[in-house]
Amino acid sequence: MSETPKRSKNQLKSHIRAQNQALILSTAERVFARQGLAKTTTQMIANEAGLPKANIHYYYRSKKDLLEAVLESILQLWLDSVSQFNVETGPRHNLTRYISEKLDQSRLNPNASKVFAMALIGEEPFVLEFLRRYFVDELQKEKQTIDTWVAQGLMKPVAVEHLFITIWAMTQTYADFDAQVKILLQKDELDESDFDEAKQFVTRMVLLSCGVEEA
Amino acid sequence: MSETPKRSKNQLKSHIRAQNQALILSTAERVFARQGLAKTTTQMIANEAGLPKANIHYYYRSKKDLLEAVLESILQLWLDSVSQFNVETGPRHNLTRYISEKLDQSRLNPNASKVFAMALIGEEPFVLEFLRRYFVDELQKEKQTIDTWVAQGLMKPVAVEHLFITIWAMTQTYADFDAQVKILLQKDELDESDFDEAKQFVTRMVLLSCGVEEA
DNA sequence: GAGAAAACTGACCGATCGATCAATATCTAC
DNA sequence: GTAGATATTGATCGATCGGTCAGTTTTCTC
Repeated sequence: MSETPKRSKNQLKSHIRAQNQALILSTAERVFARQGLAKTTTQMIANEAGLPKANIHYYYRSKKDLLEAVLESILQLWLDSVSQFNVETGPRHNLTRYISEKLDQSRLNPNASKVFAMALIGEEPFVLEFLRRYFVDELQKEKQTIDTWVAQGLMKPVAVEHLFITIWAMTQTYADFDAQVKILLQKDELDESDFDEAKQFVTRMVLLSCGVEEA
Repeated sequence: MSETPKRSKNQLKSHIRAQNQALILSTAERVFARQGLAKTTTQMIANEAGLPKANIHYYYRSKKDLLEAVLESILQLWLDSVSQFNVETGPRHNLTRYISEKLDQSRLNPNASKVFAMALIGEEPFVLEFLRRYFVDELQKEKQTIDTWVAQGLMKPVAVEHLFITIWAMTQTYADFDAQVKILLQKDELDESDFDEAKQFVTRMVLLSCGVEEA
């Protein structure tokens, strides 16, 4: 976040600030995901973080500021994950890895996915702006990579936008709508084996549609 | 709703009640979808329906009652749509029809999909109970139908639960997250041709994964 | 350890919203 | 037409919530 000037011990310029901001941010992400954006009160976040409400407002002026801070940390994480497509290792490896990684994210951090989903459905300007600013260009890079693979005969031509839209839909549905998935699979909780089945299923679907043979 | 006793003209027992409830219900669905559940105030619904707020509460005791009424009408519509699988016309026709129908629903009534999505993410007990009560059994019927097709050699065996989870995810993403889709497709509005491309893409994916040749 | 900066917090405020209610009006059955 | 049922609505209440602020405590700097 900030440069680290010469300093005794291991304290940043304002270690208290950094520490409390991090605590509030992670707590807020959890509560936002559980309660929804509008239903979440600053009091809930304060209680769960073990701080007085006024202290929350000391670090984040408004509830909207706090929400945007949470969203930014989520979106940055996701952007990093998309940008790891590597043209040299070919479509099978990259698509398999990406789907696996997205489903791991859904399993390990469903809250983040839900916060993003709710903000997107609600068309929060902050999220739309972030997508416009960063994801559109990123998708162009993946499009070029896939074009290269097609030219090399490694896969069939596909509608890249729809490919990513459907991959995101399929992988995130296991986080966003996990309540529905649990009901349909008749399970109280989804375990790693459920996500492994989902990985297999989604990966097979995607590879087939790209004309890539499975391993 | 109620039985129709012998009556002059074409009026039900309480035509005023039925009329106003219908007006409030359709207005509420629209506003809930636009504003989100918690952000929607009864005043907004009242304004948009052209009624005083107290009149809304005369027909629906609480905001929660109204939300549940809206959700029930949405879920009933969807349940009807799932239950049209017909074993006699084979997998290709049925899967193609179902995906087309789901994407038509996403295009023509994105609001309904969004209301459901938000309620599901928020794990509204009413929605979960409805899914448990009706959709689980319905899915069993589709499972049997598909088993029959597999036995007839019309398609490969698939994980039916994951098949429907992913079909729902892919088709509803074009309604729920249309804002994201618009940004990635660089369009101000999604038109029928965008949905036709989505239909083609999703249908091809699903049919390939089921081992069904395309038409 | 003194002075300044940063952090903390209880108490409070204004606005909003769901819900109620008493009144009045309208409709229906006979 | 009249009595009872049904429908309508302005006014208002109580609760909740985001946000503020003044006063205090803690931490940092020299």
